[in-house]
Amino acid sequence: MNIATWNVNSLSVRLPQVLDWLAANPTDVLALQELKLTDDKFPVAAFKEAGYQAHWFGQKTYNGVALISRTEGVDLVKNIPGFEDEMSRVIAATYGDLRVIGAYFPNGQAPDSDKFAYKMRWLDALRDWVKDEMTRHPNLVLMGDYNITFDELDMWDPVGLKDTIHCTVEEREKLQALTDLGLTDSFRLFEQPEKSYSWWDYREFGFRRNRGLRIDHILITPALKDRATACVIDRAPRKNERPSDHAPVVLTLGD
DNA sequence: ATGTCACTCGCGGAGTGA
Repeated sequence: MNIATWNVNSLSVRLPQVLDWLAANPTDVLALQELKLTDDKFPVAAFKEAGYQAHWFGQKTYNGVALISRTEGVDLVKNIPGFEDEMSRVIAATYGDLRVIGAYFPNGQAPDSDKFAYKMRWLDALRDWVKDEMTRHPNLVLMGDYNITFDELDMWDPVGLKDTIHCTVEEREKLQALTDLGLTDSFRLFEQPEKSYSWWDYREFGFRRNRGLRIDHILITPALKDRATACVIDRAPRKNERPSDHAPVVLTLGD
């Protein structure tokens, strides 16, 4: 089965691309981030017509997340329980014995900003909740736009971008707190092309020059690690006429 | 190059966020 995550940077704009991509890449569960639309504007009919179910958690202008799936999910959770948040960033559901959490992590703006402090608090709350979820769900996927790189391999310019947003020690410590729960970065389980990134700035011909970051991740529990057979970043949609700045990341699981 | 894109408010284009 295929599990995927994609920050679409406005689902209204990118819906045709998402439907095209699903038609070409049959996917069991696709997590979307940055819907940038309210719940009443979610294109549920278009997904239904394409043979997909959906759960969504929208917000005006900013954020917004969804899970698109072949079968309907149960035990739906929106945002991090117990963590007060005005922003729609997390959606979780269970498909068979698979627990899926889709998340749009805070950007953080700059290391000395209020938004960075919020990012740190949010990451602490996420860790505590995911730890709890893992006690109930041995087969768990935590995927989305993390807005954090793991290391220099995930950066097009490790020297110039050292300690900048998405690449600070503080953010990486919080990311490690997630992997310390026993979660694995599925992308690095497999041999990957050099300079693999999942996001490229729209400016400065970032994609064409492959000046990107790998900030979209699929983390998995040990039971799923045993089933993982591939994880790839699909750069094809980034070559579309009006692309998202992110590319989808796809994990393949065997039985 | 402060370089692009998507959104809001509200009807032109500045302001915000990424």
